[in-house]
Amino acid sequence: MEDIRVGLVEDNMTIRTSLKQCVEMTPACSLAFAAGSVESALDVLSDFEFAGVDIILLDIGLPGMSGLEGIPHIRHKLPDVDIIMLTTYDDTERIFEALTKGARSYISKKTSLKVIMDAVTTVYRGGSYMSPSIARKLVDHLSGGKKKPNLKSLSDRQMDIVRGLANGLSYKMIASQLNISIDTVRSHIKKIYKILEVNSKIEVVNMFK
Amino acid sequence: MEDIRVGLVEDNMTIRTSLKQCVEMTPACSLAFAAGSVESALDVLSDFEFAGVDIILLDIGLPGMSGLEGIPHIRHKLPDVDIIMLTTYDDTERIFEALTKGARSYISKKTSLKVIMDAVTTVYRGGSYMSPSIARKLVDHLSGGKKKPNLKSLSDRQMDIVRGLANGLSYKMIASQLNISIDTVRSHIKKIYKILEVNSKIEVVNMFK
DNA sequence: ATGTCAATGACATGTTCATGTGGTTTTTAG
DNA sequence: CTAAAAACCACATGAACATGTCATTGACAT
Repeated sequence: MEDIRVGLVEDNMTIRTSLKQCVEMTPACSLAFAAGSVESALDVLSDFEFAGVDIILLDIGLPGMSGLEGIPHIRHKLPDVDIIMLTTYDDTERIFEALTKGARSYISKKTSLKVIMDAVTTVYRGGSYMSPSIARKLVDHLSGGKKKPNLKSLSDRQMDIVRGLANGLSYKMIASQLNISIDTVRSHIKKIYKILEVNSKIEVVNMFK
Repeated sequence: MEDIRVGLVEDNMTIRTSLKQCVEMTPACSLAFAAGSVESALDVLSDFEFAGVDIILLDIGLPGMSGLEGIPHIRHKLPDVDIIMLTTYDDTERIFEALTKGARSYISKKTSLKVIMDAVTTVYRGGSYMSPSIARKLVDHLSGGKKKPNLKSLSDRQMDIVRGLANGLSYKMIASQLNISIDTVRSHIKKIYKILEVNSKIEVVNMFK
């Protein structure tokens, strides 16, 4: 029988209590700790020999250090713990920040307790659960973020130049790489700048990265 | 009562038949079409006045044009259709390619028919469903892909400078933006170069983008 | 055939950058 | 309190870059 040790970091007592009860009522889970802030959670985790935590449900809106700020601290102390963000905020910025900082899942607080516990076991088994609306934001970001409209109007040769710039090469290096004169590189870049309406290498690179 | 019109593109007859039955047995759904390849699906979609499709379940391993290649074609004809990839492949490359090309969800074929149909309604309502293992790969990619080990050793002020560089600003512009002398900007950048072991603006920008 | 356009190249001028070697003043940590 | 770290500033030099104008070639379309 698996025993998933779950930690809670949530300042709202009402929610914390119901989560606590829910964890204790789930056969596969047991409560490792319940804290009201990242600071006190870190205390619990370091003070004495700790039994271990598999999953931490972490709120974002916490007094003191925010959940977002807390992620690296927790992961530093417990590199193997899986963090599930449990929050009312669903703006793309926060979602991405949490996930890039190492959270495994991001769940809306509106989600039913049952689904939250399902997410816990899912994450414990090496998966990840996303609320549909969160998942959609992720997906939209992927499909929307990859567009590079201006770039389409560059010729093949111009793209060669851009690739060189993107790799941090100097004009001279691009010239020798493409076996052309440095003045030709200049000519190309002048045209590229006009097409893309920019006036520095970095802006060009930014445009297609 | 909502009526979600579902299209199928799947060459394996066995799977296609069971999906077809499943769609027809779901009250909220009806079958818009069932094709064995992207090519024939596109035919169906363009030949005559078509009733409309809300969701397309799209296989990747198709004869002729692959599902991946098919995504842009389908979206070109039906910009508002939501595409759900339904596939046995779960490598990160394919997942990302599908999602960046505009697929809304990516589901393993091992998933039960019930969950697949749940995903259809979820997507129809503006969400996105990911198999836990797929979601995990996405998340891992985010947290793994965004690592910038060298950058951590930069001070706040140095980060201000880096942000300026990343936005394509010149030293002069950074200086006025931060209300410091251009020589101070130079000093900072010299240190940044040493810390990051690079020697051009572009390499710095590349490092944290 | 003729004109447009991409690719090539040269020359010139002023600007910005990379890099060095000095400093001073805050902040921060021991 | 003191030493180190971070932030601030100045001056100097050669390299790289941004930008302009002009010219040649070959491909492709009208």
